[in-house]
Amino acid sequence: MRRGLEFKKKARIIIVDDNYEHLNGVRELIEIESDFDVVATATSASVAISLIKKYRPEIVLMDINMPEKDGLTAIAEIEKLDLGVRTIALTGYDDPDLIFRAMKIGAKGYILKTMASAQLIYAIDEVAAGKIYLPNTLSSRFFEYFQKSFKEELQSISDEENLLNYLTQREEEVLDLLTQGITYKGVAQKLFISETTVKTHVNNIFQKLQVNDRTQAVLYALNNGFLNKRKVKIAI
Amino acid sequence: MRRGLEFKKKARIIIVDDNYEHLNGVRELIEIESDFDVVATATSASVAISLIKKYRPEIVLMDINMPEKDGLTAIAEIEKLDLGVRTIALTGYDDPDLIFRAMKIGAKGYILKTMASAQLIYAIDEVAAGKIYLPNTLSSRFFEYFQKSFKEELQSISDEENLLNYLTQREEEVLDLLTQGITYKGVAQKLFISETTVKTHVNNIFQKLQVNDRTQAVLYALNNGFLNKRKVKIAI
DNA sequence: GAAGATTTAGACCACATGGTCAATAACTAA
DNA sequence: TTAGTTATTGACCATGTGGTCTAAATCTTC
Repeated sequence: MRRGLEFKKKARIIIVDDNYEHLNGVRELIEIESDFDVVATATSASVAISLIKKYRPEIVLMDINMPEKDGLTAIAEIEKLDLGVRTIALTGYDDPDLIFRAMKIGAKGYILKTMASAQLIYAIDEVAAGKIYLPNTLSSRFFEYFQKSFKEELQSISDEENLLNYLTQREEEVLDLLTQGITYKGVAQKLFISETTVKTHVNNIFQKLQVNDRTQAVLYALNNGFLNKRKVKIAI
Repeated sequence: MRRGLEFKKKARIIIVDDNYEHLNGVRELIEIESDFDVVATATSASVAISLIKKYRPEIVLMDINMPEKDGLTAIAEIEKLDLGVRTIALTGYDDPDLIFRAMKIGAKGYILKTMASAQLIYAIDEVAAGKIYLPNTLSSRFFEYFQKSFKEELQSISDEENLLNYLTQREEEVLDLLTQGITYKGVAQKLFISETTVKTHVNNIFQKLQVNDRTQAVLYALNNGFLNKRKVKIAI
């Protein structure tokens, strides 16, 4: 255990949990089973934030399920401070949406309260060593959720129902400029054609996309992967 | 090993790799070290796809680094077929961008060629059992990349430089309706105020966002996290 | 209670936008 | 070669949009 940390100074930890009993349980566990240094504890997110500013710990163990200011928002705030503090989310639920949001806002680890104590120590070890750690079961859940959301996104885009596919090349060029907030006059200049021509194209675009004005056209384009079309093709 | 699969039928596998030697290496490995059934192999992505349609394997081992049609595009196509085929990416590089893109398009696992053979078998086991599997080292890389991209996205948004923050509540409501492509008249009806009032609000919005028309305003709103604001506040 | 911000509203004007009809040139594809 | 699609342009008109100025009612905040 504690691989590669033998010669480093002990990682300093702050524990945040509104459940006082559980807070002390975790504290004792860490003090007995590891040689990390619990420098402070808090039972609310707002107190935690000021303690973090004061003590500048390496690690924060943050309970996610708290009243008033919830743990996720707290993690987001801590990340925003940009103090290099690494936060591990601690919760009773393995809800993939929770896991996803936690990782999204910058949590460096996510541990269930029901997991073995060794797992917690190991997670802290890893995170203290600069890694991001998710237990296999949770990372599996995360990826399922991650892929599901992307799949839905792709499906909604690459449909044959996508009216954008009916646009001609020139119309796409015009729409592209519209999605940059350019006027008739501007488009005409950029494409070296008359303003009237642009209007014709724009009207045809409206017909094909079944909308009444540029704003709706731009929104349709954006919501149906107009920009992505190129990006996805090139980037995937 | 092979936990929980004792009574299921052997998973059928197709291996795809343009390197013939490596292909056979992997094949032998699987045939010797596991009891999976390698039903076919292919040295190109296009051949692989037709084989997959024919054999309907449970698992596909796909080399990512291939000429012509590359492995990632192939995985995307396989996913689009929606045959329930589960693909594991196989490559020499642990480039986080590659890992990210592979998982994004639906790969159920990602293994390095340099990894121990036991690791490969284990990965197939897990994926065959319906899980998504990434070795810890790779999942760590994935998450770093994942968080970095989100951090950049958030930073560009949550700036104090975000002109959206200067909008009053009412102006936000109006802008919200504009981002749905609604006209003056429509907004007036929705908010139970006169059209003139809407125009006043809209003009103020333009001033504050430093734009000249609704399209630009909508684009500014969308590019600077206007929709996210609520979602993030409420949903995170 | 006074100062300030916010929300409401009208009037007036210039111009951008959207709708429709017609017509030519060019480049496919049958 | 012919029919069809695409790209181009003009004219005309109704209306939506954006700019500016003024002003009252309401709500905060000190």
